[in-house]
Amino acid sequence: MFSKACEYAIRATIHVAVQSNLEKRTSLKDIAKAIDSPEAFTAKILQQLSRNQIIDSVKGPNGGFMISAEKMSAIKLSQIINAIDGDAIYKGCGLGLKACSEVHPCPVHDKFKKIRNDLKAMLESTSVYELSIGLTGGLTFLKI
Amino acid sequence: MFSKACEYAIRATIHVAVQSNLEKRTSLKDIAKAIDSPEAFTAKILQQLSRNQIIDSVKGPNGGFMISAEKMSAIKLSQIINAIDGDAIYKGCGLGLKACSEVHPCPVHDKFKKIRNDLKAMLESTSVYELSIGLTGGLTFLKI
DNA sequence: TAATATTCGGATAATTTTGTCCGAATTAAA
DNA sequence: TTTAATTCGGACAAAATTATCCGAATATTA
Repeated sequence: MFSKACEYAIRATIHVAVQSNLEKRTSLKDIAKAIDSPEAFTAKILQQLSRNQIIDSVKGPNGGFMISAEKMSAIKLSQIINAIDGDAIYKGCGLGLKACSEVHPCPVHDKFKKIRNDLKAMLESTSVYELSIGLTGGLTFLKI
Repeated sequence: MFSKACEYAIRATIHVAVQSNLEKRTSLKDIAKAIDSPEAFTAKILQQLSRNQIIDSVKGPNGGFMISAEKMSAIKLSQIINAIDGDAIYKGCGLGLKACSEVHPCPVHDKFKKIRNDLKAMLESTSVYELSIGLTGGLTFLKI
Protein backbone atom coordinates (compact mmCIF):
# COMPACT_ATOMS: atom_id res chain seq x y z
CA MET A 1 0.00 0.00 0.00
CA PHE A 2 2.62 2.52 1.12
CA SER A 3 6.37 2.56 0.55
CA LYS A 4 8.65 1.44 3.37
CA ALA A 5 9.78 5.02 3.75
CA CYS A 6 6.18 6.06 4.27
CA GLU A 7 5.52 3.32 6.80
CA TYR A 8 8.57 4.42 8.78
CA ALA A 9 7.41 8.03 8.49
CA ILE A 10 4.02 7.28 10.00
CA ARG A 11 5.47 5.12 12.75
CA ALA A 12 8.11 7.73 13.55
CA THR A 13 5.63 10.57 13.66
CA ILE A 14 3.37 8.66 16.03
CA HIS A 15 6.31 7.90 18.31
CA VAL A 16 7.41 11.52 18.31
CA ALA A 17 3.83 12.49 19.19
CA VAL A 18 3.68 10.07 22.10
CA GLN A 19 6.93 11.45 23.51
CA SER A 20 5.83 15.03 22.88
CA ASN A 21 2.69 14.31 24.90
CA LEU A 22 5.06 13.47 27.77
CA GLU A 23 6.89 16.77 27.18
CA LYS A 24 9.91 14.87 25.89
CA ARG A 25 12.04 15.42 22.86
CA THR A 26 13.08 12.18 21.21
CA SER A 27 16.29 11.58 19.29
CA LEU A 28 16.91 9.71 16.05
CA LYS A 29 18.36 6.82 18.04
CA ASP A 30 15.33 6.59 20.31
CA ILE A 31 12.98 6.71 17.35
CA ALA A 32 14.78 4.05 15.34
CA LYS A 33 14.83 1.80 18.39
CA ALA A 34 11.19 2.44 19.23
CA ILE A 35 9.84 1.78 15.76
CA ASP A 36 12.43 -0.85 14.82
CA SER A 37 13.75 0.88 11.72
CA PRO A 38 17.22 1.36 10.19
CA GLU A 39 18.71 4.41 11.84
CA ALA A 40 20.39 6.13 8.89
CA PHE A 41 17.40 5.63 6.64
CA THR A 42 15.11 6.89 9.35
CA ALA A 43 17.27 10.01 9.61
CA LYS A 44 16.53 10.81 5.99
CA ILE A 45 12.84 10.37 6.54
CA LEU A 46 12.83 12.56 9.65
CA GLN A 47 14.57 15.24 7.61
CA GLN A 48 11.79 15.08 5.04
CA LEU A 49 9.14 15.29 7.73
CA SER A 50 10.94 18.22 9.28
CA ARG A 51 11.31 20.04 5.95
CA ASN A 52 7.60 19.51 5.38
CA GLN A 53 6.85 20.99 8.79
CA ILE A 54 5.22 17.82 10.00
CA ILE A 55 7.60 17.56 12.95
CA ASP A 56 10.11 20.02 14.41
CA SER A 57 13.78 19.35 14.99
CA VAL A 58 16.37 20.78 17.36
CA LYS A 59 20.09 20.25 16.92
CA GLY A 60 22.74 19.83 19.56
CA PRO A 61 22.83 18.03 22.91
CA ASN A 62 19.34 17.29 24.21
CA GLY A 63 18.15 18.00 20.73
CA GLY A 64 15.82 15.76 18.82
CA PHE A 65 12.37 15.75 17.35
CA MET A 66 9.01 16.87 18.62
CA ILE A 67 5.57 17.94 17.51
CA SER A 68 3.43 20.55 19.20
CA ALA A 69 0.00 19.73 20.60
CA GLU A 70 -1.66 21.96 18.03
CA LYS A 71 0.14 20.35 15.12
CA MET A 72 -0.50 16.89 16.45
CA SER A 73 -4.23 17.47 16.16
CA ALA A 74 -4.01 19.30 12.87
CA ILE A 75 -1.67 16.93 11.03
CA LYS A 76 -3.54 14.09 9.33
CA LEU A 77 -2.18 10.83 7.97
CA SER A 78 -2.77 12.15 4.47
CA GLN A 79 -0.20 14.89 4.98
CA ILE A 80 2.50 12.43 5.99
CA ILE A 81 1.73 10.20 3.04
CA ASN A 82 1.73 13.16 0.71
CA ALA A 83 5.09 14.36 1.99
CA ILE A 84 6.75 10.98 1.46
CA ASP A 85 4.91 9.09 -1.28
CA GLY A 86 3.15 11.90 -3.10
CA ASP A 87 -0.45 11.82 -4.22
CA ALA A 88 -0.42 8.71 -6.40
CA ILE A 89 -2.55 6.78 -3.94
CA TYR A 90 -5.29 9.39 -4.26
CA LYS A 91 -5.03 10.38 -7.87
CA GLY A 92 -3.45 7.37 -9.56
CA CYS A 93 -5.47 4.93 -11.63
CA GLY A 94 -5.75 1.41 -10.25
CA LEU A 95 -4.22 0.07 -13.46
CA GLY A 96 -1.58 2.79 -13.79
CA LEU A 97 -3.20 4.51 -16.76
CA LYS A 98 -2.33 8.17 -17.17
CA ALA A 99 -5.50 9.13 -18.98
CA CYS A 100 -7.96 7.33 -16.73
CA SER A 101 -10.71 9.63 -15.51
CA GLU A 102 -14.38 9.84 -14.74
CA VAL A 103 -15.24 10.42 -18.40
CA HIS A 104 -12.57 8.06 -19.73
CA PRO A 105 -12.50 5.29 -17.15
CA CYS A 106 -10.33 2.20 -17.10
CA PRO A 107 -12.08 -1.14 -16.62
CA VAL A 108 -11.69 -1.06 -12.83
CA HIS A 109 -12.30 2.67 -12.36
CA ASP A 110 -15.78 2.45 -10.85
CA LYS A 111 -14.90 -0.59 -8.77
CA PHE A 112 -12.00 1.28 -7.19
CA LYS A 113 -13.75 4.59 -6.79
CA LYS A 114 -15.58 3.82 -3.57
CA ILE A 115 -12.56 2.20 -1.99
CA ARG A 116 -10.25 5.00 -2.97
CA ASN A 117 -12.71 7.60 -1.67
CA ASP A 118 -13.11 5.76 1.64
CA LEU A 119 -9.34 5.52 1.96
CA LYS A 120 -8.94 9.20 1.18
CA ALA A 121 -11.59 10.19 3.69
CA MET A 122 -10.01 8.05 6.38
CA LEU A 123 -6.50 9.36 5.79
CA GLU A 124 -7.70 12.95 5.68
CA SER A 125 -9.64 12.64 8.91
CA THR A 126 -7.20 10.64 11.05
CA SER A 127 -4.95 12.84 13.15
CA VAL A 128 -1.54 12.02 14.53
CA TYR A 129 -2.92 12.92 17.93
CA GLU A 130 -5.62 10.29 18.03
CA LEU A 131 -3.15 7.63 16.92
CA SER A 132 -0.72 8.64 19.67
CA ILE A 133 -3.46 8.33 22.29
CA GLY A 134 -4.12 4.69 21.44
CA LEU A 135 -0.45 3.92 21.85
CA THR A 136 -0.12 5.76 25.13
CA GLY A 137 -3.21 3.97 26.44
CA GLY A 138 -1.67 0.59 25.60
CA LEU A 139 -4.44 -0.21 23.15
CA THR A 140 -2.14 -0.28 20.14
CA PHE A 141 1.49 -1.13 19.42
CA LEU A 142 4.28 0.07 17.18
CA LYS A 143 6.72 -2.80 17.61
CA ILE A 144 6.91 -6.56 18.20
CA MET B 1 -1.46 0.21 -4.82
CA PHE B 2 -0.21 -2.57 -7.07
CA SER B 3 3.19 -3.16 -8.63
CA LYS B 4 3.70 -2.22 -12.27
CA ALA B 5 3.94 -5.91 -13.08
CA CYS B 6 0.55 -6.44 -11.53
CA GLU B 7 -1.00 -3.52 -13.37
CA TYR B 8 0.30 -4.93 -16.66
CA ALA B 9 -0.99 -8.36 -15.66
CA ILE B 10 -4.52 -7.10 -15.11
CA ARG B 11 -4.51 -5.02 -18.28
CA ALA B 12 -3.11 -7.93 -20.30
CA THR B 13 -5.62 -10.42 -18.93
CA ILE B 14 -8.53 -8.13 -19.75
CA HIS B 15 -7.23 -7.64 -23.29
CA VAL B 16 -6.80 -11.38 -23.76
CA ALA B 17 -10.36 -11.84 -22.51
CA VAL B 18 -11.76 -9.29 -24.96
CA GLN B 19 -10.02 -11.04 -27.85
CA SER B 20 -11.07 -14.47 -26.60
CA ASN B 21 -14.67 -13.26 -26.61
CA LEU B 22 -14.15 -12.60 -30.33
CA GLU B 23 -12.76 -16.14 -30.71
CA LYS B 24 -9.32 -14.71 -31.36
CA ARG B 25 -5.97 -15.66 -29.95
CA THR B 26 -3.77 -12.66 -29.25
CA SER B 27 0.02 -12.58 -29.41
CA LEU B 28 2.54 -10.95 -27.11
CA LYS B 29 3.06 -8.20 -29.67
CA ASP B 30 -0.65 -7.47 -29.92
CA ILE B 31 -1.01 -7.40 -26.18
CA ALA B 32 1.93 -5.08 -25.57
CA LYS B 33 0.61 -2.74 -28.23
CA ALA B 34 -2.95 -2.85 -26.93
CA ILE B 35 -2.08 -2.17 -23.32
CA ASP B 36 0.93 0.06 -24.03
CA SER B 37 3.47 -1.97 -22.07
CA PRO B 38 7.12 -2.96 -22.66
CA GLU B 39 7.05 -6.10 -24.75
CA ALA B 40 9.79 -8.16 -23.14
CA PHE B 41 8.63 -7.37 -19.63
CA THR B 42 5.08 -8.20 -20.61
CA ALA B 43 6.32 -11.56 -21.89
CA LYS B 44 7.57 -12.42 -18.40
CA ILE B 45 4.25 -11.48 -16.89
CA LEU B 46 2.28 -13.50 -19.42
CA GLN B 47 4.46 -16.48 -18.56
CA GLN B 48 3.58 -16.06 -14.90
CA LEU B 49 -0.11 -15.80 -15.71
CA SER B 50 0.14 -18.89 -17.88
CA ARG B 51 2.02 -20.88 -15.22
CA ASN B 52 -0.67 -19.88 -12.74
CA GLN B 53 -3.35 -21.10 -15.15
CA ILE B 54 -4.94 -17.69 -15.39
CA ILE B 55 -4.53 -17.62 -19.16
CA ASP B 56 -3.58 -20.33 -21.66
CA SER B 57 -0.77 -20.13 -24.19
CA VAL B 58 -0.12 -21.79 -27.52
CA LYS B 59 3.27 -21.76 -29.23
CA GLY B 60 4.05 -21.55 -32.90
CA PRO B 61 2.56 -19.63 -35.80
CA ASN B 62 -0.92 -18.36 -35.01
CA GLY B 63 -0.11 -19.10 -31.42
CA GLY B 64 -0.70 -16.66 -28.62
CA PHE B 65 -2.74 -16.29 -25.50
CA MET B 66 -6.36 -16.89 -24.68
CA ILE B 67 -8.75 -17.55 -21.86
CA SER B 68 -11.79 -19.77 -22.01
CA ALA B 69 -15.28 -18.44 -21.34
CA GLU B 70 -15.56 -20.54 -18.21
CA LYS B 71 -12.26 -19.30 -16.81
CA MET B 72 -13.06 -15.73 -17.70
CA SER B 73 -16.05 -15.83 -15.40
CA ALA B 74 -14.32 -17.83 -12.70
CA ILE B 75 -11.08 -15.85 -12.51
CA LYS B 76 -11.33 -12.88 -10.18
CA LEU B 77 -9.02 -9.87 -9.90
CA SER B 78 -7.79 -11.25 -6.60
CA GLN B 79 -6.29 -14.29 -8.32
CA ILE B 80 -4.28 -12.17 -10.73
CA ILE B 81 -3.01 -9.99 -7.93
CA ASN B 82 -2.15 -13.01 -5.86
CA ALA B 83 -0.22 -14.60 -8.71
CA ILE B 84 1.90 -11.50 -9.30
CA ASP B 85 2.12 -9.51 -6.07
CA GLY B 86 1.29 -12.15 -3.48
CA ASP B 87 -1.08 -11.63 -0.59
CA ALA B 88 0.57 -8.65 1.12
CA ILE B 89 -2.27 -6.33 0.13
CA TYR B 90 -4.72 -8.54 2.01
CA LYS B 91 -2.66 -9.71 4.93
CA GLY B 92 -0.03 -7.02 5.39
CA CYS B 93 -0.25 -4.39 8.12
CA GLY B 94 -0.76 -0.82 6.95
CA LEU B 95 2.42 0.18 8.77
CA GLY B 96 4.41 -2.89 7.74
CA LEU B 97 4.46 -4.46 11.19
CA LYS B 98 4.93 -8.22 11.21
CA ALA B 99 3.15 -8.81 14.49
CA CYS B 100 0.14 -6.62 13.85
CA SER B 101 -3.11 -8.48 14.41
CA GLU B 102 -6.60 -8.19 15.76
CA VAL B 103 -5.43 -8.76 19.33
CA HIS B 104 -2.18 -6.82 18.89
CA PRO B 105 -3.14 -3.99 16.57
CA CYS B 106 -0.96 -1.22 15.23
CA PRO B 107 -2.23 2.34 15.62
CA VAL B 108 -3.96 2.34 12.24
CA HIS B 109 -5.22 -1.25 12.32
CA ASP B 110 -8.89 -0.52 12.95
CA LYS B 111 -8.89 2.44 10.60
CA PHE B 112 -7.59 0.27 7.78
CA LYS B 113 -9.71 -2.76 8.53
CA LYS B 114 -12.89 -1.64 6.80
CA ILE B 115 -11.04 -0.36 3.76
CA ARG B 116 -8.95 -3.48 3.43
CA ASN B 117 -12.05 -5.67 3.78
CA ASP B 118 -13.94 -3.68 1.17
CA LEU B 119 -10.96 -3.93 -1.17
CA LYS B 120 -10.70 -7.66 -0.59
CA ALA B 121 -14.41 -8.17 -1.21
CA MET B 122 -14.28 -6.16 -4.41
CA LEU B 123 -11.21 -7.95 -5.77
CA GLU B 124 -12.63 -11.36 -4.91
CA SER B 125 -15.96 -10.65 -6.56
CA THR B 126 -14.84 -8.89 -9.74
CA SER B 127 -14.41 -11.29 -12.66
CA VAL B 128 -12.22 -10.85 -15.70
CA TYR B 129 -15.34 -11.45 -17.78
CA GLU B 130 -17.27 -8.47 -16.48
CA LEU B 131 -14.27 -6.20 -17.00
CA SER B 132 -13.88 -7.41 -20.58
CA ILE B 133 -17.54 -6.63 -21.30
CA GLY B 134 -17.13 -2.98 -20.36
CA LEU B 135 -14.21 -2.67 -22.75
CA THR B 136 -15.97 -4.41 -25.60
CA GLY B 137 -18.98 -2.18 -25.08
CA GLY B 138 -16.81 0.92 -25.34
CA LEU B 139 -17.67 1.98 -21.82
CA THR B 140 -14.12 1.63 -20.55
CA PHE B 141 -10.60 1.95 -21.94
CA LEU B 142 -7.22 0.31 -21.55
CA LYS B 143 -5.05 2.85 -23.35
CA ILE B 144 -4.64 6.55 -24.08
C1' DT C 1 36.59 28.05 25.06
C1' DA C 2 36.61 23.11 24.48
C1' DA C 3 34.21 18.98 24.34
C1' DT C 4 30.21 16.59 23.17
C1' DA C 5 25.65 15.38 21.45
C1' DT C 6 22.89 15.96 18.18
C1' DT C 7 20.65 16.99 13.31
C1' DC C 8 21.87 18.00 8.33
C1' DG C 9 23.45 16.92 3.73
C1' DG C 10 25.96 14.65 0.27
C1' DA C 11 28.05 10.51 -1.54
C1' DT C 12 27.78 5.83 -1.96
C1' DA C 13 26.18 0.93 -1.65
C1' DA C 14 22.76 -2.93 -1.60
C1' DT C 15 18.50 -4.70 -2.90
C1' DT C 16 14.34 -4.93 -5.43
C1' DT C 17 11.71 -3.89 -9.29
C1' DT C 18 11.42 -3.00 -13.91
C1' DG C 19 13.01 -3.81 -18.28
C1' DT C 20 15.99 -6.00 -22.30
C1' DC C 21 18.33 -9.54 -25.12
C1' DC C 22 18.93 -13.72 -27.17
C1' DG C 23 18.89 -18.46 -28.11
C1' DA C 24 15.97 -22.78 -27.47
C1' DA C 25 11.69 -25.15 -27.99
C1' DT C 26 7.42 -25.72 -30.32
C1' DT C 27 4.23 -25.84 -33.96
C1' DA C 28 1.75 -24.37 -38.12
C1' DA C 29 2.03 -23.86 -42.91
C1' DA C 30 4.43 -23.71 -47.35
C1' DT D 1 11.03 -31.17 -44.67
C1' DT D 2 12.11 -26.54 -44.41
C1' DT D 3 10.78 -22.06 -42.96
C1' DA D 4 8.72 -18.92 -40.11
C1' DA D 5 6.04 -17.38 -36.16
C1' DT D 6 5.47 -17.78 -31.90
C1' DT D 7 6.14 -18.77 -26.60
C1' DC D 8 9.72 -20.15 -23.05
C1' DG D 9 13.68 -19.57 -20.10
C1' DG D 10 17.89 -17.81 -18.58
C1' DA D 11 21.17 -14.17 -18.32
C1' DC D 12 21.81 -9.57 -18.16
C1' DA D 13 20.99 -4.26 -17.59
C1' DA D 14 18.75 -0.07 -15.91
C1' DA D 15 16.18 2.38 -12.65
C1' DA D 16 14.04 2.99 -8.31
C1' DT D 17 13.91 2.12 -3.58
C1' DT D 18 16.03 1.10 0.59
C1' DA D 19 19.93 1.54 3.37
C1' DT D 20 24.71 3.05 5.03
C1' DC D 21 28.68 6.16 5.91
C1' DC D 22 30.88 10.21 7.07
C1' DG D 23 32.00 14.89 7.63
C1' DA D 24 29.77 19.54 8.44
C1' DA D 25 26.82 22.44 11.04
C1' DT D 26 24.71 23.57 15.33
C1' DA D 27 23.90 24.08 20.06
C1' DT D 28 24.44 22.61 24.99
C1' DT D 29 27.23 22.17 28.86
C1' DA D 30 31.37 21.79 31.46
